[in-house]
Amino acid sequence: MMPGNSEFGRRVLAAVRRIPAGRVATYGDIAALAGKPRAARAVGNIMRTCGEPGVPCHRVIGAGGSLGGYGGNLQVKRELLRAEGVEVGMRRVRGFEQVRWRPTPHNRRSSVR
DNA sequence: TGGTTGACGGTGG
DNA sequence: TCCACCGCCAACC
Repeated sequence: MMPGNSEFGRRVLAAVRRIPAGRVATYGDIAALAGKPRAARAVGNIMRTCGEPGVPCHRVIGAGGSLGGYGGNLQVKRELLRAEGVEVGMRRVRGFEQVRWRPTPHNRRSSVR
């Protein structure tokens, strides 16, 4: 049932958990963080079955800022994002590139490169 | 073991 | 800008 049992699955959930409020990430981004940049589709599948608290699956959207899906409750997903300060249009997130979450690198020789 | 499904992504028309 | 087709992957039957 829960795909989170797999290595890939748990990594995906972990990545999604790391997304801070007010920020969003694409399925592809999560997939990349999980180690498989081409597994965006698989990530969507995992999100679909995810039912775990602490996993802000509503912060995961499609590439280009498309809302993606939310188990038929897309409206809810939209409101949730707005509540966090994310401007969401009818079909796309406004300023997507600006609210897009950037994973924090572990070691950075300089804060700014 | 094999085929189908699906909260995707990118390209082309 | 929107829609259709193809390619990728993990879960399900």
